[in-house]
Amino acid sequence: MQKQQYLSKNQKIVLEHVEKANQPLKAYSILYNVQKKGLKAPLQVYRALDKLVEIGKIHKIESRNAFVACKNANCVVSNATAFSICESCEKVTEINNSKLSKYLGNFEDSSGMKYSKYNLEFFGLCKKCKNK
Amino acid sequence: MQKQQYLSKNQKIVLEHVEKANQPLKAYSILYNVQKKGLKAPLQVYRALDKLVEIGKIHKIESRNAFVACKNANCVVSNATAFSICESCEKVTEINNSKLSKYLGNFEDSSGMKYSKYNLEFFGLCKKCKNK
DNA sequence: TTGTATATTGTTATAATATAACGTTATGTA
DNA sequence: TACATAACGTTATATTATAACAATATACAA
Repeated sequence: MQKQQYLSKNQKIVLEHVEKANQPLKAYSILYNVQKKGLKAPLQVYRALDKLVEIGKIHKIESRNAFVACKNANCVVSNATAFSICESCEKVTEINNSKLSKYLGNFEDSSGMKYSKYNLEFFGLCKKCKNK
Repeated sequence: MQKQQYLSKNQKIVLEHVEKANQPLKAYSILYNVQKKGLKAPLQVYRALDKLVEIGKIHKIESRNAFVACKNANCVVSNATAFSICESCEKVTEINNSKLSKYLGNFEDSSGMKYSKYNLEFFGLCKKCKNK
């Protein structure tokens, strides 16, 4: 069987919902909102999310247990993710900085371990919240 | 009231247990193992962990929902953490690389956001697992 | 040393997040 | 067609984490 080319029904439903949001969504909030479309159980959402994360269409914000759609045109860097998170309003933005990704993509430490993947989360106050 | 100088009873118990482990521990595994010392409920463990994370004695491995003791002598960089995680044996190591921490500590992107904290998790295969 | 504020504790209940296990249906391709 | 893999649907349950409340301990200023 070929590597999957098209998204399945549930995967499409979940992805469309997450893409419409402009903030990270929790799995159970997704579930609640796609129930009208036929997804009734947590597992249906989690399975779709798992696959979408695997192929890079969606990223998980680990510190928040939440999911955002990838904003990078073609999601080529799904194994190399960086986010900025405002600790006040919880706004999350995917960082797309070629210098940073180059630096981290080539990073090696003394352990002899070669890294195939990374996830970086920056925290602080966004412009708006800083000026309050 | 002064900034806390000494750890409380529960905080000491939890920290000592986490420090003895050479791998990240789950909260409920900690709970199970400190029950003989009087901590009976999850909240007692979570509260101690929260405080210990706050003061930098313990770090949370977000992608694993697990906790490790800080290995940096004086835990000065508790708001700037980096870990390597082997996806096969789950061994986790805290990365202590001044170039990396300098680079990330000074990182600014175009959003105008200044970061006060970051957490970075690298994934790959450790030396041992790579040679299998 | 007494009052006051804050931190920590103990406890029960419950919320939120995620997966196991089972059988079925769909899809790609040899 | 037959086979393998992926996705689906469903029920139950595991795992992770917090709410809410009352009590006790600690630091320090008046």
